[in-house]
Amino acid sequence: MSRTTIADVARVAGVSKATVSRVLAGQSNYIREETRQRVQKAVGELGYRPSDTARSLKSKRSCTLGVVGYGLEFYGPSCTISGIEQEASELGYTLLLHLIRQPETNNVEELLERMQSRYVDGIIWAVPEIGGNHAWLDDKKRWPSVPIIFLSTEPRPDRFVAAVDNYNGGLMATRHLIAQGCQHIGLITGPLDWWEARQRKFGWKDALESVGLPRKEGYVVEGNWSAISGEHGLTQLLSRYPEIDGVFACNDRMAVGALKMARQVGRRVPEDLAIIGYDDVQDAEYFFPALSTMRQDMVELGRLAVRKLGQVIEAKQNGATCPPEAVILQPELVVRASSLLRK
Amino acid sequence: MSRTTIADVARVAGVSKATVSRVLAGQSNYIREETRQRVQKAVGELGYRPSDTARSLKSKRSCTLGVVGYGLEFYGPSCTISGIEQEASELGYTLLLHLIRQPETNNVEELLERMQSRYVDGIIWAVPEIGGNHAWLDDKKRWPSVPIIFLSTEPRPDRFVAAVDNYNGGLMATRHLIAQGCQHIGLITGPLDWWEARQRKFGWKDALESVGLPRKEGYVVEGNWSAISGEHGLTQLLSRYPEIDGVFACNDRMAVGALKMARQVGRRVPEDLAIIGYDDVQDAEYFFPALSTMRQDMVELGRLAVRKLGQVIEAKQNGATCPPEAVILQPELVVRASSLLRK
DNA sequence: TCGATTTCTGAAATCGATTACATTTTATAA
DNA sequence: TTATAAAATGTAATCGATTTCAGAAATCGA
Repeated sequence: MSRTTIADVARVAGVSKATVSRVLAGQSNYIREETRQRVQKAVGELGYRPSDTARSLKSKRSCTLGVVGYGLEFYGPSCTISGIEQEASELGYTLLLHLIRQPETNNVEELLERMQSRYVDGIIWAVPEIGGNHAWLDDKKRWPSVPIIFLSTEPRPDRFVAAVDNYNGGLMATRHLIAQGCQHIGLITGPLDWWEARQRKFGWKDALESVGLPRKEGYVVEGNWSAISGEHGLTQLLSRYPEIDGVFACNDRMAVGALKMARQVGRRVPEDLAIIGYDDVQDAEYFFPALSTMRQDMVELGRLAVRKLGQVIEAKQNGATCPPEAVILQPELVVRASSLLRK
Repeated sequence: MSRTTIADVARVAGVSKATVSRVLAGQSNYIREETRQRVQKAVGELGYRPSDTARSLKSKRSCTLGVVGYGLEFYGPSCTISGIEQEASELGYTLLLHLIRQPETNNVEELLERMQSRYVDGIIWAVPEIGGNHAWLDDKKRWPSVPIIFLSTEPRPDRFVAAVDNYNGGLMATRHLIAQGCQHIGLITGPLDWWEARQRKFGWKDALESVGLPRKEGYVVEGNWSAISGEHGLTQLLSRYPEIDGVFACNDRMAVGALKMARQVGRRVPEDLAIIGYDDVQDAEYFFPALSTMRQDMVELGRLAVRKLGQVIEAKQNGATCPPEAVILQPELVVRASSLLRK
């Protein structure tokens, strides 16, 4: 039993396919009220629903957004995808989802082609910028003709980007520790081939410099975002510089690792050692002590990206152009016990 | 500049569209080697890629799976989607993703129709079974003609289902507490209109009954999966029955809330009170004390579902039928400090 | 060398919509 | 009552592939 088609409806309503199509298109496209009703009735009786596929083929639009994502097992990316879906849904788009396992994708072309061969109206590239994995962005020849927006990547003049201000996040986190009276503030960064990690590190650096606090070489340890790397990171920091009294861990997982290690080596948090993370993962306040952190609204980031992309798509359909733009979201300091005020 | 089409390739190669199509279809479809090469060459030069949309229209296949999901902000569902995508990708499918905000969706038809109008080859319904939100399953008239598999729902004779054995999970968690010497074991359940929550509760109940431990009415508190509800849950349990020395919280978030509350009211965990959660969320071992829990491999669940669905699709294409089946995955006990052995 | 196969290729129909263009019907003005 | 413009509908081409059917070319056995 195959789907009912527009031809079936036309037959039942006693009109041509064109008329059915016009009725369904809405708009006051020169349709007599009486005819409209006959068609509607037939549509209802047959439970007709147009084939989106056929429609896409003809119109070269699909009301679909292609999403290329990474790291869905983690909190941030999940929220981003969720936000993307929410906004897309509200705007009438469906998502074509592709997740990549290796952030250093080299089959970019293949991916873009696949989505375009499905006539997606736009693409959201939600893969963190790591090493040179976004280099293709600078090769104009490789730009797809479909609108595309990049998430969590370094803003580029000619591209649409939506990102959180990681630099400012690092700045704020570190300033908070400073305000709490920390004198020797260590840093556990994410992998430094991540753009976001570097930004947070810059923030930390500038915060220290601006108030003239010490910043020795060994104050920085590079983690890999995992909790265990946070543990190791803290161990290293403390072994090199026992005077360290504050640590900015560049994500909550590493912060939590540091928390555990601090407990293990008998440093009281926050009395001896203030710790702040980054992300504000779910239930961050239930770690012990409750984790201070930088909240970034990844759901909103996803929504923003889709909203922007929607504008670009619409503009394009009207033959207009949107000027490329970077939408930047500010993170927010969340103070909890792990960094709270010593005198 | 529009895409290059099969007609372009045909022209350049000096053959008919049919021939191009045959070459691209692979198989040894009666193509002379010389012709094949001419076509391949043209394909290469033009950078031709067939339109998946046109292809779907004609063939009524799309190499796409529709996914209806829920709760992507949470760990379990995220992993499930990730697993689905992994396996789908390996099997050559792309995903059409739709997330629902209200698990009591009433626009089931609309959703199914939308996916079918895109000729998805199969559908994965990954929405938890809550209240009567799966009642439509029992109405044969509403079954879509496309293969569909349900995740985390109660197995039904005529449907494909993939789920974790929550009953056994509850049983194992509780037995573990018993083995640790707990005599009065309370339960913080998830919302009892969730099928999964009820299953875990049954497991708890049967575990207690099978060894003749007490199971008073007030040993059960209903939470809502959130950490704060775990806090409240524990408060209630202890106020009613101070003798409680073990608690099975039906997810990690509530367990973590209980952990915090226990600390707050001065009950030592695990010495005075053993606590076990459910899910094994990321970094569960970094709570304090490290959280014992039931691990369920949601990634694998997603993969399993896709694998099964793939079989069903293939069978259908060959005119065969797969017998409906429930794929059940076993959870695994993960013992950490929060429930460890007192003598 | 010729007819019978087998291999190879092309023409045209098809999938299910949209839309440009043509045509008919209705309304309006002269 | 016409001529004419506007409204309503239909015809047929189109989107970009696949596939049936039929015809052409190559192969083969006698």
